[in-house]
Amino acid sequence: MTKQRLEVLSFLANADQPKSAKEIAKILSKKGVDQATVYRILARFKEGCIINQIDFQEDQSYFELKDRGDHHHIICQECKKVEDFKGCNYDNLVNSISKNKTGFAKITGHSFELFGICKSCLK
Amino acid sequence: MTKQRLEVLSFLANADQPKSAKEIAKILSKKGVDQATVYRILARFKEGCIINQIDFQEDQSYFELKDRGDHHHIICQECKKVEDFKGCNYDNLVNSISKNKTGFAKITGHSFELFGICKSCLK
DNA sequence: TTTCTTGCAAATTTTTTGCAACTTA
DNA sequence: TAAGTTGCAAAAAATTTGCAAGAAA
Repeated sequence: MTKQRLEVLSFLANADQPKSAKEIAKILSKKGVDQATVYRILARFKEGCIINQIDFQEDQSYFELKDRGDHHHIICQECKKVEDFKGCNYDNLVNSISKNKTGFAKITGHSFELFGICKSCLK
Repeated sequence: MTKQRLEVLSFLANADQPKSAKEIAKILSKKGVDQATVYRILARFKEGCIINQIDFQEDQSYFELKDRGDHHHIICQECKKVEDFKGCNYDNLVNSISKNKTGFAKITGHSFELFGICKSCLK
């Protein structure tokens, strides 16, 4: 565990929403962490299942700490505001789907995001 | 409707799984379609809701025709094989979530993909 | 000390842009 | 013809790599 890794962890721990690699690199460069290092750390953390990659259909990936628990996101397509939501029991759904899939041995993960327009942007 | 757009539509219509921009550009370049044109067409089609963008947590986006109906994907994390699945009624879920979200005026779309290991890769 | 990680710089890869020429409706 | 699209080449953005120096266990 290095200083640079702790910086990435700390940044993500304090984030209230998923952060892009670019943004993490930009912020941490102020603390002397190189962008190549940030990309390498994110790749390792993802392999090690410490962080989740979140896709907002934007050609850019976002990351958040896995230990924030099972939840998903609603993102505003205008202003990109992100809200979390929980309490959906679709794990049952995943289970029933996984029982019916003959081609797959197991399901290890899933993504589930909603896209919409937030009230401020609706005007 | 131009020749180039028809090429993109035709390519996606014949695809059995979502295709990346890079792959579309690569294949269509053999027919003289420029990569810049492919990216522009994909952007327009996405705006116009003719295609869907699918994210496989890979730093690369995939696209498929919207008219293939409501379905989602299971992707094998080893060999990247993709299988479709349908018949999950989680639109109810989306509706109930959307009723409870005070910050959002409406939900316009969603993503839902499963990740797993296919039987061939399990060995 | 031994292994793994970092910074730096450069290279790749992916996506976007400007603009003149060309199509489409 | 008028509006919008394309190809080309170049630029910009995003990510990855090689390698010597440095930090961690």
